[in-house]
Amino acid sequence: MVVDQTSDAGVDRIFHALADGTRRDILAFAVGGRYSVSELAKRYPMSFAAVQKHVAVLEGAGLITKERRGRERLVRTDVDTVQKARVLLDGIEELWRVRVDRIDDLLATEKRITGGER
Amino acid sequence: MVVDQTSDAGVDRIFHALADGTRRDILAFAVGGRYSVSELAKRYPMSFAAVQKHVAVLEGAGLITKERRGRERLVRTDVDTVQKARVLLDGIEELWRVRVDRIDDLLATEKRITGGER
DNA sequence: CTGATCTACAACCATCTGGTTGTATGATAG
DNA sequence: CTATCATACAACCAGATGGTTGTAGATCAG
Repeated sequence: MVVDQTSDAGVDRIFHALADGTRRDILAFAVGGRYSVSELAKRYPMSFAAVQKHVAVLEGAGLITKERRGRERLVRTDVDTVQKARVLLDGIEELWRVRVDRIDDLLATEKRITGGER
Repeated sequence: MVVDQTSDAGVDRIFHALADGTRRDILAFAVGGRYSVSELAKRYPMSFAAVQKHVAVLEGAGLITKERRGRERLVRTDVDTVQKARVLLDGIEELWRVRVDRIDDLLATEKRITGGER
């Protein structure tokens, strides 16, 4: 499946996929290697089909890729997409730092105009 | 409202709140200062009540805080919670780096055992 | 070939989501 | 006091979500 992660809808899909504990666990687990859907399903107290759906959501968001090996589908975390989400959050934090710097500048300017304290 | 962002449910709430373009926009906008809900609502093509709900979701996730000023409620982004989400994604990327390093080690060991190429 | 395993997918269901409108309350302006 | 503004919240609705069971196709083991 080809996935667009750059559009707004793509970002929606990424964060929505991350908004579930089971999916975050699959993501963190499958970053350590390749696992079949069955192997993943054994780790959770729900049906195979439910895990399969979670995997589909992760794949739809581009957070994992599937590779065929015989009758199995090996799941692997796509760290690039995780990074994409992380960078978006970095951007917000950066906006905040810029704002704080700007406030510091204003305060400094104010000080100069009023003569400062020395 | 007091919010738990550390539990699994708390993390769910954070990422779910981030999985909507309007909410991400509010978050990025309100990192630049304090804005009343009405001021925020003017920026989006939907009812005041709809924006109010988005703000409530962000507040429930701990991504914003509200401060009372007269009849207004001033919304401000809580960068600490944004950072918390970012750190979680950092963790996954870190797992990946650890794994890659381990593979490199294995390959290096393999080389030594088989004699390597020099 | 036959049976077992892995995956895919449809149908169903309760609950949640994201929007709407309408009503109520509190604070400000005149 | 009255009217207006900012907010809160309930009720409602269509569609999505997260689980279930059941069925069917592909591949592997013997």
